[in-house]
Amino acid sequence: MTDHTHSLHALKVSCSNCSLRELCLPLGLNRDEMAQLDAVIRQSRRLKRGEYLFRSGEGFRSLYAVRTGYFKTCVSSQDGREQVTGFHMSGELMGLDGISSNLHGCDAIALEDSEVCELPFNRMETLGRDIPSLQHHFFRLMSREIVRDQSVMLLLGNMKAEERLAAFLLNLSQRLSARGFAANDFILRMSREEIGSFLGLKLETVSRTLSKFQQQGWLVVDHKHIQLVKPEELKQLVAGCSQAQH
Amino acid sequence: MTDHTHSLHALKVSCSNCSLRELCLPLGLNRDEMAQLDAVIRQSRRLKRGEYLFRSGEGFRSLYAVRTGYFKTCVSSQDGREQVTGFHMSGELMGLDGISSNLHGCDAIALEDSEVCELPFNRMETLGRDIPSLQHHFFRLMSREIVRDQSVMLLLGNMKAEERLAAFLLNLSQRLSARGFAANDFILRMSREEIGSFLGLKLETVSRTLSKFQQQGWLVVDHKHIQLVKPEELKQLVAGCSQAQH
DNA sequence: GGGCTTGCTTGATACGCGTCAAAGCAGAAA
DNA sequence: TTTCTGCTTTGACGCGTATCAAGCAAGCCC
Repeated sequence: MTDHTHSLHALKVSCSNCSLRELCLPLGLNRDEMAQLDAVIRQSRRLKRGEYLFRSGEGFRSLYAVRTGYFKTCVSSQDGREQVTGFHMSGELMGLDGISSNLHGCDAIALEDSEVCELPFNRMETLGRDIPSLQHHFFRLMSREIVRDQSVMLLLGNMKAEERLAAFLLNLSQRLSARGFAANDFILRMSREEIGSFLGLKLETVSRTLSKFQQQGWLVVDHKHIQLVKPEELKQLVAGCSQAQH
Repeated sequence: MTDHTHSLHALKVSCSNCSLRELCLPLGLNRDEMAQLDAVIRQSRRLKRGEYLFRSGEGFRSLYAVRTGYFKTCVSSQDGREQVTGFHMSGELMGLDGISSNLHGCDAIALEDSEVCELPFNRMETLGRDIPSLQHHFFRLMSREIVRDQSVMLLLGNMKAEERLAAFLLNLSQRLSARGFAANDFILRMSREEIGSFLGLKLETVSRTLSKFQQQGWLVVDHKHIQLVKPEELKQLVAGCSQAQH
């Protein structure tokens, strides 16, 4: 491994499990383009658990891609209610909401010791003009975020507590398995309160619903350790209320 | 007026109130760039009330900008629950969620006789490489959509029925007044059920809450005609739960 | 170890909104 | 005009989740 630990190129090679695969692999860049990209990516930044990557209202300069670790993003109302807008694991991008106003629109907080790549947006934008596939990739990433937000709206607007939690667990399971981790045996990185905030529920409801799932034998809860015993049952629960496929 | 009624350029000149102002004005394009843009914009399309502009699952080719009229976009679950994800008036863009998968991710339906401009995405993307301010503008538009979605999440996740409806009415009021219409006297283009779907409420709750506001003398409801009598009271209601400004 | 903090679980109760039902009203069609 | 149809309003009631409160387990510092 070279000293280019901060480059996407190096990441692609060095870090097959926890890397920016989704961010860099589908591009199909040639060697020269890859070098250009490398030149723009800033050294990665490490954060301790609980540390803010950025705060709502701060000046926006860069997007951040999670290399390792786990983040939440959230918006706060004036009277202090907090809405978690997403949980982000390796390969996922944060900060897209800052482009519109040149100010970050949410807080990003590490849920465990983490590492991110900084992508200075201006330079990525410029680079996009020279590398069409890069430009297209950024449009796709932003669009994917919009699609994700729409499905969260469906969840918050239409689903009951059990459906929300089942959808949440299955989504987590699917993302973890896409990264090479076990799909049915994982550790929750966030508290019950943070799950509740994301799902529009109170922490007690999250706790009760997990207990209910456990009583039915669908999963085993041991604090933050979750084992999905009958994921099919959870899938059936969300089947009706999840977004229709066409 | 020329026969270029389909061009953004023409719109800019011809249609100061109901146009794509937000879409085209901030660009600061020169005459040549404007001509390039004109060449890409397709003839505008007219839709009758209730007609679909596109459907979830259809192939994605173009974005659509509302010239006149009014649209809703919505996603549906397999068992038929419908979540309205937004209402769109003149100058606003629809279809951004289709970029990620090359399939439209929601339905777009005209709520009254309407007219849209079709923007073929591939050609806009190509043009963006030659006109940096255009590229940047598209990034900003997509980011703005993400910011909007986040505030909807805050609404659906944290607010009570009264707060949701007040926030909805004030948002509508603000957007109308930005387009030169009266801020405190307007016609709702959508049904109670559609408002409810957007706000995560049932139509009866929407109706009851409107009645409650009327009883308190904050507004006058006459079917679809709304007059805000004391908008300050509504503002105070949402002040605490709206997103904090930094 | 003892005492503290923090996060989680569980129960009892309250309340907001959903559900069901009936009736009113306006616009479209005949 | 009359009838029909879709949308809205309003009331009564019930369910689901929030709220309040108590107790428990794990981790941490003294």
